[in-house]
Amino acid sequence: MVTERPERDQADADVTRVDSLAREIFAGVANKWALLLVNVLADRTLRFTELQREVGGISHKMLSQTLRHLERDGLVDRTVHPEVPPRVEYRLTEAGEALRATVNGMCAWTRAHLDHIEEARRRFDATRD
Amino acid sequence: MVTERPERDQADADVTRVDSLAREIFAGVANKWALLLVNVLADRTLRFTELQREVGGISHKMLSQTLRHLERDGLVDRTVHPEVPPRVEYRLTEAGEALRATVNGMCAWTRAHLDHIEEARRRFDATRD
DNA sequence: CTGGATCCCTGTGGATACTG
DNA sequence: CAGTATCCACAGGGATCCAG
Repeated sequence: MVTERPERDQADADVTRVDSLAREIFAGVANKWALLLVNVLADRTLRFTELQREVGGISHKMLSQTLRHLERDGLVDRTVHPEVPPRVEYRLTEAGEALRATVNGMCAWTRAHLDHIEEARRRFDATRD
Repeated sequence: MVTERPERDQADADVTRVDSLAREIFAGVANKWALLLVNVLADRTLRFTELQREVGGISHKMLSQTLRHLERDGLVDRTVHPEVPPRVEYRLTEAGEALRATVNGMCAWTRAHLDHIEEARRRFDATRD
């Protein structure tokens, strides 16, 4: 784990900076559905309906919307098979897989701190009655 | 439990699963402002106003709201100095720093793929006259 | 300076129906 | 099956004012 303290490099600022392209892309990717989709697509190919089932709780609309966004940014490849009934398959691109690595980190983090967070919430809420 | 795909490790499913605590926490953390705040607090202590300046574009309300959320989940420590005028300092806890590591990954990813994404968007938009 | 409370508007996102 | 389109409710989030 990276605990050492580099003088804050310019790189961070680039992403944090308002109105920059980096900031816009970061914001676009830093949302629940996008991250869950990327996570669920871990090096496998899934169809529209399968995705909806895998990512529980996502609406039809949000799925198609988020997928188009990911596709536009080149994180997801969309392959249409000219059949009847139609079959469309989604899979992560190189860039998508790279992002998934860090998303995986967030999932691991969530799991690892579940108890800690639950406890923290209890303490916090206790001091507010 | 629940996953009809044994080959995918259970760990991922835990976070993806709807209605689970993990999912709720993941969703809470997977948002623009929370991640930007965690990122900007990289092992240093900042005050309310400083935070607002560092994270450009965040409103007063969202800052205080997100900070309270992070504090409740035990990701941020809030220290009030009994002075006049009041001084309140925020810094990441252990858990917060751990999360920041992965957020850092997302920032790095964003920077690394800026050109790739810009290009992908151009191509995508081109096919949508 | 810190931050709560309010007003208010826009965008997000759900449900449903309709095409290919 | 794979979407797109429409309607609509509600919450996210900005601006402002107030208080400790």
